[in-house]
Parts: sequence; structure tokens; C-alpha cells
Amino acid sequence: MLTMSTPFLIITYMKKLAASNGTDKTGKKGKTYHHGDLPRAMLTDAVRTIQRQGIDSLTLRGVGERLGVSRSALYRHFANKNALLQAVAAEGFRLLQAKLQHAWQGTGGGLSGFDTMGTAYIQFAVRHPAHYRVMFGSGPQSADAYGSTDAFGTLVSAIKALQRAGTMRSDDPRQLALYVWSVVHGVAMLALDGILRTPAEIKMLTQFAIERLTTGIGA
Amino acid sequence: MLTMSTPFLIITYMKKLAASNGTDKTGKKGKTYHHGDLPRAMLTDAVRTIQRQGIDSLTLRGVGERLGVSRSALYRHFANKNALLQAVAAEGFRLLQAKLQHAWQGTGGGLSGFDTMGTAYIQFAVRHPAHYRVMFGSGPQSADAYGSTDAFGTLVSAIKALQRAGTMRSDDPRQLALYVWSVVHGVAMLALDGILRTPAEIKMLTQFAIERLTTGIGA
DNA sequence: CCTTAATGTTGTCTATGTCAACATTAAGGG
DNA sequence: CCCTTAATGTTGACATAGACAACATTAAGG
Repeated sequence: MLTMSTPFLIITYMKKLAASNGTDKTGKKGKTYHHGDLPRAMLTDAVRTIQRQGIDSLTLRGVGERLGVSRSALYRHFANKNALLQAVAAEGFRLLQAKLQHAWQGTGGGLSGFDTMGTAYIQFAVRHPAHYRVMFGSGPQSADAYGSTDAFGTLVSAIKALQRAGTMRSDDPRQLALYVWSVVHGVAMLALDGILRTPAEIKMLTQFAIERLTTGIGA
Repeated sequence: MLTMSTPFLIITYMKKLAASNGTDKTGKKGKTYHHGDLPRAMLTDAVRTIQRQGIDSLTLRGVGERLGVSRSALYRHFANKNALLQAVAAEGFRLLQAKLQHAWQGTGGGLSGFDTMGTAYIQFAVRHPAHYRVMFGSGPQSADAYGSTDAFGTLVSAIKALQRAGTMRSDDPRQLALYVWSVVHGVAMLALDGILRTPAEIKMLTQFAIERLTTGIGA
């Protein structure tokens, strides 16, 4: 018994020592055996890593190391890597939805608010390219369901408001919203794919697109 | 010498025999030590596999096996997996360009030809979802350079023709083309992402989008 | 023929996702 | 207060896959 447990005690002690001071270069401190909120930490780290180093650089092992936790611990909170990516996507849609809401309300609605919302959408994609890709990246059901519904709902609401105000065509709001989404999503993707090379070029197409878009669907 | 070479002669002969009839279930025939046109075969197989089983199922080892060739042989023709994917993307743009050209010319040009071209674009994406994703999938320079230029050129030409005919706004043709591209690309992506669930829904949005698009940029 | 460049093969290494078996901790009922 | 138990974390191991080095085979042409 002693031969088995003694090494463990020593190791445990050393770990506690290392943890109690701020030596750990990953920035964590006062770390105990239980992390506290590993799911949230994983999500945050995944988002940050994807944003900074791209989707290919995201490995579960890396996440574990950065959080000072072993690789397998992660599986207690996400079934697999894909599940984590789904959470990242959902988080992205939450952020996006917030931006859109803010853009629409910040300008008090109306057609100019609509424009602002479109610009905000594209800006979000351009500022978080890798994250945005995860939101849409992989096959059916990636964008669907993982929160895209809320963002879409915001758009539909805005369109209905414009219709009531008589500034927008009275087609099916859902149809109109899908069309608008297509346009901004398309511009965003062309930007991310490097077809638009400079920020200026992105800005120009964004403005042009929104202008032509509203002309196409205005009352 | 004889002891060394004799077995080889036999094996070689058997291979040739097996190859000359269609017995080989992998579909290869006439196989010798040298494949003949491995680069082309790799590209074809990669495209087919991606189309049928999705991008995640494409492994270099799998390609090698299906072609009856060892894994490392592939590296004689493509520097790495990414290089192969680039070739797949380029191939996709060639196919797409052909479709667009055909659509435009098949209807004798004009606004209806323009519509047809838009529909053809989206149809291409929907019919080859995984392949289409590879064409745009990964970061800057994926769509750029690997052949997207030709397809884009076709679009610009069409727009110029419409402008000469007086059916389209006289904005910068390149700007217009980018906008049109955004719209069809956007619709295509929403379809691939599963946001449009049924073929009917895809068709509806396609028609609606192209109609609103031409309204927005018509003369 | 015989050399040489092109092409193909085998063995090996590393990185990564995933799982099973085990260890540790927190929390709450007895 | 202990002691059980569920939650959480760890280690070891396996399979897959990309990549490379060293070696083998072939085709082609001087």
C-alpha cells in the first residue's frame, strides 16, 4: 500500500505547490483538482484559439494543456471535438445576434437602421473570420439550429417593421429575410475567401451591395 | 540472378493477366508498376470521393488504396494533401466556368441568359455541395487564384454585354459582378448549410433572389 | 546496353481523437 | 462527523492519418 500511494502523495504535493504560486505560465492560479467551470473555459479557449490561430490549430489536447487539464477531462463536458465546435458555432450566433440587435435598435430602426444592420453583419464576419466559418463551415445542420434561428428572427422582425412603415415590399417576410441574408452572407464569404483583397474593397462592395439590395426590395 | 528475377517475372505476368481482364474490383486495369497518369487519377478519385462521402472521408491513404498504389507514391505528384485539395478546387472552378458559359450562350445571352446563368450557378453548388465547399472552404486564397478568375471573367463579360444592350446599370462592371456573385454565392451557401431544407425551398429562393437581384441592378 | 531521372514501395515517426480503467474530490444523508 | 456516491480529473493505450527517408523498379534515350 505504501509503495503505491507514497509516490502519489509526493506528486500531489508538488502539484499543489506549483499551483499555489503564480508560476504556471498558462495564467491560471489557485488551481485545484477540480477546475470549477471547465465547460465555459473550454468554450472560451476554443473561440480564442480559433480566432487567433485558425480552425486547424484547434486541438483538444491543446485546449487541455492551456487550461491546465488533461486531455480526457474535456470529454466529461463535450462528447467529442465536434460537439465543442457546435458550441463554438452557437456562441458565434449569440454574439452575432447581439450585434444585429444593437445595430437595429441603436439607430432607432428604419431604413438606415436596416443598412447599419447589414454593415454590422458583414463586419462581424470580417472581424471574426475563423469563428464565422465555424458557424457555417460543415454541412447541413451546422448553421441550422445552433442559434442561427435567433439572429434570423431579428432580421425578420426588422423587415416586418419596415413593411409596416411602408418602406419595404410586402413579399413574404421570411422570403425577404432569406434573400437579405444571402446577400450579406455572400459578401462576407467573398471577403473571407480573399476575393476582396483590401479593407477598402470590402467596404466598397458592402456599401454597393446594401444600396442595390434595398433598391431591389424597397417598396 | 535468376532466383531473384524469376519470381518477379511471374508476378508481373500475373498482374498483367489480371489486369487485362476486368477482374480487378477496384476498377483499375492494365496496371503496371508505373501507373500511367497518377496525377489525373488522384484528382478524379479525390473529386469523386469528396462528392460521395464528404471532405472528411478523403484521406491520402484511401486514395492510394483505391488507385492500387502505395500511400507515398502520391507525394511524387502533389506536395501534400493540401496541394491535392487545391487541385480539386481548381477543377471545380473549371467545371463551374463551363456551366456558366454554357448557360449564358445557350440562351443567346440577354437578360434571360443572365437569369439562367444565376440559376446554373446555384444548381452547381447544390449538386456538388462538398466539392463546392472545397472551392471556397479554407481561408484566403482558396477561392482566389485557383481558377475562380475565369468564372468571374465570364460573369463580367456577360454584364458588359447587358450594359451595351442597355439592360443593366452602368456601374463599374467588376463591382456589379462582385455583387451578383455575392448574391448567388449567398443563396448557394444557405442551401448547403441546410437553412433551406427542401429542393422546393431552394428553387423558390433562387427565383426570388434572381428576380430581386435584377430589379436592383437593372437599368 | 547502360545510365539516369521518374516513379513507386516499405518502414517509421509524430500528432491527434478517443476510450477504458483508475484516482480524486465535493456533497449530502445517516 | 463519517461514508457513500456521483461528478470530475488522470494516465495509459489504441487507431488513424499525414509526412518523410531510404530503397526498389521502370522507362527512355544517348
